Amino acid sequence: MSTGKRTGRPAGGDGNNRARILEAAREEFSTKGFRGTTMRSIANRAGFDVALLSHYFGNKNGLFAATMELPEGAQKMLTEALAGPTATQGERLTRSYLSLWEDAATGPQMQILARSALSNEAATKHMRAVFIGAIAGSDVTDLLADRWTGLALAISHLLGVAFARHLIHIPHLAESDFETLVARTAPAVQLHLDTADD
Amino acid sequence: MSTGKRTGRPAGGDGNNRARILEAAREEFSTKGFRGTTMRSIANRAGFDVALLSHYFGNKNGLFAATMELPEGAQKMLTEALAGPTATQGERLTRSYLSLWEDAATGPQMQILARSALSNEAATKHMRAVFIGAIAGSDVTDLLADRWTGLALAISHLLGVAFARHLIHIPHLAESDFETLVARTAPAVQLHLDTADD
DNA sequence: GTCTATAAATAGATAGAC
DNA sequence: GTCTATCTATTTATAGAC
Repeated sequence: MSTGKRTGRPAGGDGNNRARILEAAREEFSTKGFRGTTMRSIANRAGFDVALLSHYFGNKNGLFAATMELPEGAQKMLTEALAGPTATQGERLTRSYLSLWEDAATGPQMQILARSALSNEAATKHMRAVFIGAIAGSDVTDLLADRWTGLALAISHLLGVAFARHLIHIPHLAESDFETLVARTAPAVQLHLDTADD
Repeated sequence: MSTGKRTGRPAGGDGNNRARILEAAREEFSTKGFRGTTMRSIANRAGFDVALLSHYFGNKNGLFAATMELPEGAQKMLTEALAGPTATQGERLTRSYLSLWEDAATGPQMQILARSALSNEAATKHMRAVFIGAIAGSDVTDLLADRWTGLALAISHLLGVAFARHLIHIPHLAESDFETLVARTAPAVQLHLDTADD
């Protein structure tokens, strides 16, 4: 026996157990924050033993860092939104930013970032980077030379809307459909992007 | 002995030890969130023993609830800001809301609310209440009959700006002085308040 | 690769002395 | 009113069996 071909699910790591743990971790972190989630609750949700998490990610911090990583292109998406015609910058930035929160693939990470940025020093730094750094380091720098404050205000607005919709669940924002949300938010964002510093 | 008049600081609670504990608790909660702060760290900061906190506030939740309470008139201030002439509603709302964060007396509570609203169910409810309820229940209801979405967006914006300035410390917003911040933010807020639903 | 067992630290809460 | 001492529960992390 045991020389025959193996059947069913591979015994050992079939390669995506790691991914399953990550997914479970994201769900926990995104709803309860860093301190609020325990290794056990993650392991439980993923259907593995606690010890396995340490085995894969070293410790809680390592696992947390892994969950915070945004998919390739998420940041790029924001910078590209700014690259087009200035008249519709606001609408494009609004749409791309808010869709990061809407999308099932990136939404949890945004929530993790948001929730833990407020109770975890490392996450705060990371958020600041995603927030501004992604754009500051790009080739739209010229385009925004005298509009940094406006850009900061624009993104602050989008952050606030995302918080209100996805985290605090403010009545009129939580239920509205995505397109009307974009339509209502974009003009204010555009206004900020149109305003030069001092 | 011991019949003479007592001197120096009264042995027992001189009445404001409770207040000192509350203040220490606010500082801890406002920087580390609910789960992130320990009874011990609060006691330490206040210069008392841990056991005293339970003695005064029952348990951690009781202490937390006590720290969340906003001073009288804080909510009233927001509703009053909306009551005046519509043309300058945006500026008044912006100024009063952001000053809640700026003020040394109310700032910590706002930070507590914000930080813990994202990792504590009770705090989320409380924040939703402060956020909307305070206004919804007031006598400006008529004034805003068809502008609830706009109001929600306006406050979301202010929330985002406050987060960016006080919590995440985004460059151009964290350092700017209060008046310019108000001047730059208010137009977008006004825009939202001017927009009727559908 | 996965789990059992357990170490070691830290938390919230209480009883009781002064 | 305040502190000492301690209980109990929970958590992260690791060592090692299978």
